[in-house]
Amino acid sequence: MIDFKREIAEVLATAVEGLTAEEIREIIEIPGDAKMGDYAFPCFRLAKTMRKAPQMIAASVAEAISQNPMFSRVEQVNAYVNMFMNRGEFIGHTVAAVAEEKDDFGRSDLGKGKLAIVEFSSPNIAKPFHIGHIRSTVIGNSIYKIYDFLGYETVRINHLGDYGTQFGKMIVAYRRWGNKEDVVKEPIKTLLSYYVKFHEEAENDPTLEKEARATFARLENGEPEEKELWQWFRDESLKEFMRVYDMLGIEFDSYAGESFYSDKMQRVLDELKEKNLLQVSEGAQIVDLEEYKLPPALITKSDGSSLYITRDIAAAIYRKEHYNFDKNIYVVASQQNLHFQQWFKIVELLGYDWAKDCVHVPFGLVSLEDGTMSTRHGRVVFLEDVLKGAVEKTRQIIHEKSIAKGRLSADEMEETAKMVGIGAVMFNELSNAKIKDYTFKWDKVLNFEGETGPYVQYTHARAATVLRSAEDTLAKALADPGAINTDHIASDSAYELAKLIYRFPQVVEDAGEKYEPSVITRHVVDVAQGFNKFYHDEHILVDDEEEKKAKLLLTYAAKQTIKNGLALLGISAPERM
RNA sequence: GCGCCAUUAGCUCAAUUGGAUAGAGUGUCUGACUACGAAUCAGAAGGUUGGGGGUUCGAGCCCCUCAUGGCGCACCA
Repeated sequence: MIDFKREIAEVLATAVEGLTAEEIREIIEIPGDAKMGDYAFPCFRLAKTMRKAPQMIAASVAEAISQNPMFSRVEQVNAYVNMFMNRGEFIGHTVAAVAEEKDDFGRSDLGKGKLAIVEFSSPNIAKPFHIGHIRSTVIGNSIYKIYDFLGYETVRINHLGDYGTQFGKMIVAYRRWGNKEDVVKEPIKTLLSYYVKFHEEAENDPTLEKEARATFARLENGEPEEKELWQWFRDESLKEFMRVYDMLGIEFDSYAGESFYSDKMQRVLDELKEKNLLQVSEGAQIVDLEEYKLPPALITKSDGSSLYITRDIAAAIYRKEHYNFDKNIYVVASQQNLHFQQWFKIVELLGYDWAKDCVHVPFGLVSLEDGTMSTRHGRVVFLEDVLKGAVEKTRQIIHEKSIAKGRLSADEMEETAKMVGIGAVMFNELSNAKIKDYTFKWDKVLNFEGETGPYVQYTHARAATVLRSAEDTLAKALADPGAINTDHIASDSAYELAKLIYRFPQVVEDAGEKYEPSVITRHVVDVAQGFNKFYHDEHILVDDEEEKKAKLLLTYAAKQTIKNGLALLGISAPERM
């Protein structure tokens, strides 16, 4: 793709004193109101160096570049130089780029030769996969896809919560009150009930806690009986998690959870000692971080056992040595902000320069209308139920609309209902800046109108239908995309759409830089809105073959951009719905 | 008590990283299916950007301060 901003900057550089083209490029902006121009150059900061009023500078710059063939019109308004592009070249170039790159439109080689690890989802074994887990899972998945698209080699890690005293408790509870069939039938719910019962009983029987710690110690020492039970719990839980991941279309490259690092922590302790970072305080070992305005980090408990900060450090060292990452991304709730700050600092103090490559990507809290989620109190919404509910609602709508109108056969319904229903939930999750807290509401998730996943998918399906009904003409247009007559797609609504499509690769880059999938979500909505407006303003399947070719190519480009955007969110784009 | 984050239209959120008259969706009201899909589109109404100071040509965005809400701050993860 041509970088039009850069081209404009180079033209401006000939008319401006004291700034390089690169600096000018940074200053050029896109006016909020398209009536003011396609690009604008504010001249305020030139006033000092050029020692003239900014309006005067703008006027002379506008005058100097007005004859350049790149522009159809150049205006000076106050201190701004407003530039209107010659639409033909811009539209033709954009549409041709999409036609050539197709599924790769927006892809870049920014991360070529680099490796990015994305750790996300990471549920706790034997606990329910609830609506709160959707955030790390869906956001992390999208960040992985974005980095992949930016050319990075990627590794997806599900850092399962599969270790700790809780498993001692679980084993004790299972031995006292459990039975095998129940666990096999409904692993999570059954195991959770044991866990809850353990806590109830432990209130009256303090020996239980002691027994649990001893049992966990046996597990840590690799006693076969405990190991076998633990492995079994883990396998059964994972089976259930996999069902949700399959529904979401999410995969991982590694399920190395906390247990995987249990034998890699001693080394961290040794290194901390070696660097004189450990201090004893109230019987526990800590790293004092006061110098860095952070509270002390607790490394080992007073009974000598380890804590998860040590596991995280061990995991990071392992990942550096095993994968040699250039970026190590953790998609973990904002509650853990301090935890990450502390251990990133400790890794730095250990002398590892790759500490700077570790990134915590935080996100806000999900609560329910009746308060914070609480598994123990039954205040929990299972993710699987939400996904199933969304699919069910989609089935109803498909009956009303698509089947009744003959768009879809009954056979196609199930697959489409999944695409749209689950897409709706994921899209909703990825719509807002991830740092925002939100309250889960069924009617919000099940709203399919306005800025929603189904709206975008609908737009995609609608464009697909148009293209399908003129396949021959489209094939000709795609065979030689440079040959279309852009005059037919130079109207305001067509041009606005082309501008949105053109911007897509930059949007992907921004999303990657900010670790913020919602940037893409919003842009995809913009493209859909732009296409719908174009669709309503103009008739695409006209008789004139040349005009039809041009309009189909723009439709194709819009559809492809929506598809690529949705793909980066982990959402599929149906041809019909 | 200390630290981090949030606060923008009735509601849910944007705002190209300091730029022009702060924009969408939703809800309310109004209009458009005999041209390619009404899960759509067009229009109306809706704002002292939590309050107060400051920085400058210019602040929703930066600084100070206060308020409200959320999260965190030593043996859970």
